[in-house]
Amino acid sequence: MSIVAKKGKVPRIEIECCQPPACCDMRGLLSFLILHLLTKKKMYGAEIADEIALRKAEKPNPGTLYPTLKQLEKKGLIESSREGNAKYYKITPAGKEGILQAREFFVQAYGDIVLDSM
Amino acid sequence: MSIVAKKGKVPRIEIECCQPPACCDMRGLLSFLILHLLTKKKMYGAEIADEIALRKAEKPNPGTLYPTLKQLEKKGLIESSREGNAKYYKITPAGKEGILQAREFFVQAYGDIVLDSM
DNA sequence: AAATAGATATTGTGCATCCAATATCGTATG
DNA sequence: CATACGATATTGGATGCACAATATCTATTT
Repeated sequence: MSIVAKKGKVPRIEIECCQPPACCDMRGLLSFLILHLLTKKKMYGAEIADEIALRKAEKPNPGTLYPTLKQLEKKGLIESSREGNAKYYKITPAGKEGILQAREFFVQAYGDIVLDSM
Repeated sequence: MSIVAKKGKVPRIEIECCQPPACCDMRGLLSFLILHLLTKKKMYGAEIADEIALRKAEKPNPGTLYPTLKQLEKKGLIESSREGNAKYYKITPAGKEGILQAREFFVQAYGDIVLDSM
């Protein structure tokens, strides 16, 4: 754990998180995770990338992230609005509906793995 | 919930499980899930497919499943042995080591989603 | 021996996700 | 105005996971 203080930014505590395993590929579920994050609060792209890095130890590549956001918006699950430099993304009612079903499916498929590890 | 009785087979209770959501793609983590299943008991291919169907409502296609099993074996994470018609897969010590790390990573990335939904 | 059934396995195609590298856009600073 | 910086965005290429369709292999049944 370390404290990172960039000039003109709020100092931030960085917590080491465990790295992706060597044994098996852990890709997938990016749009699911983004939708889940946006149920908490509206966020802009780079903020979403940081949040994902906290969980998966690595930021998604811009070439991965932005097309995914565009696609979610096209489906009407999120909507965006410019605020200065940043483009904020916010979950829509359809998105909330969707993530409820997706979470249920996710728990059915993987829930026991989480419970086993605690 | 329904009871399915095939001729010459033990009657089996089929529990309806929720379908894949429309909102976002839920692919991925197949080798992770297989490795997790094999920590419980040794299984043959078709058995693994059934177990996955219980969780994800759909059997993985043979063209998905068997190459994945072959790859896991090539990496030394599982090993196989013929028993009559069936080919049983069993997790190796390296596989057990790997799945421990993978589970930890998985919980870090997605654990809160499961806990939020309960 | 032939037919059937269950299990294993391959081929070819499509898509989401991942990367590295690069470009652009908006805002603040010198 | 020029520079720098943070954020947004695209391009091109690789890989894993998904499908449909088909083939093979083993054991059982007729």
